[in-house]
Amino acid sequence: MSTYKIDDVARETGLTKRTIRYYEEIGLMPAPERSDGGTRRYTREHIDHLRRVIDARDVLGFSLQEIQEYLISAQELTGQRELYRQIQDPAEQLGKLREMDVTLDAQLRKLDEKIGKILALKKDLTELQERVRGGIDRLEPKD
Amino acid sequence: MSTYKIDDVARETGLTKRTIRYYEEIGLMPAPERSDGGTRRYTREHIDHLRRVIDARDVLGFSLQEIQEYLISAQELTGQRELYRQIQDPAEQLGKLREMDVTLDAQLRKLDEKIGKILALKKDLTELQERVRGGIDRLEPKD
DNA sequence: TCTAACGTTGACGTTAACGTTAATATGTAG
DNA sequence: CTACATATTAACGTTAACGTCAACGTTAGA
Repeated sequence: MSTYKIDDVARETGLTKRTIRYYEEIGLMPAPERSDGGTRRYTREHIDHLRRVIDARDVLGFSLQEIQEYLISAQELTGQRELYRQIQDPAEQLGKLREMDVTLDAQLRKLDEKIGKILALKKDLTELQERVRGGIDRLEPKD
Repeated sequence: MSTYKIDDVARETGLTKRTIRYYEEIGLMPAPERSDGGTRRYTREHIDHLRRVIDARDVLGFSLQEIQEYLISAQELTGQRELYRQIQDPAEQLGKLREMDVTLDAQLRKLDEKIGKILALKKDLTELQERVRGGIDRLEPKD
């Protein structure tokens, strides 16, 4: 399994090395394995993970804390399915899943709200553009 | 023309008084008229203006500096409109309108890009939720 | 007219999200 | 094995976006 040094990750993600370590520090990224000397060895999954974080940060304008809530629910099912399987008590499993369901509902509602407001803004701009284009049509030399 | 005190504006917008003064300080809002004693007297336009700022901040996740740029281009548009009316030469009018059309195109593309990425994220979350709900179904006591 | 409620301007405090620097250890090309 | 680029932690610095407090002036109602 090939690994990446922090500088490789920085180049691929566009983040600085400081930011990458910071995201690990605040729990936004799983801590990678270390070499004998203590050097971080990242995998491709770390890079994919960071890509999602960057998207949520830039596109949605989420705070890192909000991103954390989103990632926690994503991790608990996909990445750490093993940990989930170690929960023996089915009742506990069920509780965990229901908790995730509620969290996801909230996140999805947030997204819908955002989309709705952006669409409203888009409608305003589109209407203005239509008026502008009407003006252009009226002024353009017709043949 | 009826005016509003800062506390009224705060209540209507949900911003704090400190934030309102701060937005004026950094040029995010036109400075309102003052009473003889120096008390700020806001108009409805100030409130409408703040609403847009809040939307851009919360919905689009823009930094205050980005909002400033956005507002400037919005102002340019209205400025272009006023300018447009004063133009006598139809050829010049046509040029102005085409300029506005280009500006609007750029803004609309930005919004589309955001919507696209939000929809991608929404798809991810929805799929995750489906898997979670599948797990719940499997664990739930069946009768 | 008096006074309580509200407004004003500094000015310093706070938190998130990193940047920067220093002192030191590690990885690697020759 | 040496040298040099790159890594590590620790700690203090910085910027945006406000919060909070003090000291003081203004407004509005009884």
